[in-house]
Amino acid sequence: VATYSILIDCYCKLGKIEDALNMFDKMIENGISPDTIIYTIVLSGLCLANRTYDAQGLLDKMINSGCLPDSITYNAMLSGVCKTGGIDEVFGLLKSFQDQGYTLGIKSYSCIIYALFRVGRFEEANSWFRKLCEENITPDLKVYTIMIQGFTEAGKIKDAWTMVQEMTERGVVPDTQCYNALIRGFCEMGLLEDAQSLKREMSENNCFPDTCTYNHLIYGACRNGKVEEAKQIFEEMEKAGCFPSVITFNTLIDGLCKAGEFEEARLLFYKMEIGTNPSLFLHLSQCTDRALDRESLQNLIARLCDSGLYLKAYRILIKLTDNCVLPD
RNA sequence: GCGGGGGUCUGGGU
Repeated sequence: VATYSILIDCYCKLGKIEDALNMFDKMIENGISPDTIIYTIVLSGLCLANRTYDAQGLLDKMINSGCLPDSITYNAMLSGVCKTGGIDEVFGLLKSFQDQGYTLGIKSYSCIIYALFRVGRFEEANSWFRKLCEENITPDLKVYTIMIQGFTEAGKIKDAWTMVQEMTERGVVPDTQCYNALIRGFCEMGLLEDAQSLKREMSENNCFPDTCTYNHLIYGACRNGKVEEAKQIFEEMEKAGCFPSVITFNTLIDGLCKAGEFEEARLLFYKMEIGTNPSLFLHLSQCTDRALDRESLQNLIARLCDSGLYLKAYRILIKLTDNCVLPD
């Protein structure tokens, strides 16, 4: 079962839920009976694929077959519904779980608070947060991040800051993701300066801006009519050795188009194509007489290695990655 | 000792 669990979990996380389900069926056909863990894996896979209804069906099936869900199973189900479902559904589910003996832990609270913020009920989110504290559960970095993000999205910058302060007073150290949530909020409100200074602050605290950080900043600049700034951030990002993702390109291309800079957008589009195609990149950068296709590039590398020129082969690969071109 | 649960990013006639 453990082996199947690893594989099925892998399929689920790659978004290949159908393959996961097939393998699950096959496993049962082979006479291996599923345990709580593997049920939980498939259940959370279904939730990830936005199939919470099927996930609930699986939960029922699991119980009917005499396999008892544990707190992790319940949490997985709860989180699925919290992310996509309506709030009534969340509380309905919660009630039925509690009737089955489920008690709330830090992760359950996180999910519920997340769900409340999602539908804009931040007052209630806040009171659930206080409830958590009263239960002598120590709030951790993730709940704080949810609170901070929730408040900033609701435009409640002050409340968000109160959370930041409370968090630091308690000795909880923010990570990149936590900063990102705040930066996002600032960007959405047009507080680009504050967002930038947060970015600087995070570097001082050993948290390094990642692709997502830059995406937020670029998005913020674009949405506030500062496309030039967005372009600068993009360049800075590359200099910092941070790989632009598809999202980065889309964000900036969209911003450029909306600002009427169609030519720039086109250039960026080419750059994006080059970035996903190592051979094309080499062709352009080395002015080789012929464009290598993927295969001949691979052959080239292989030949160099065969003849002991590892260093040279390695250099080519490094050159690619240095220029944000990821070899396949 | 091995497998499962909570937080951050773009666009698409709404």
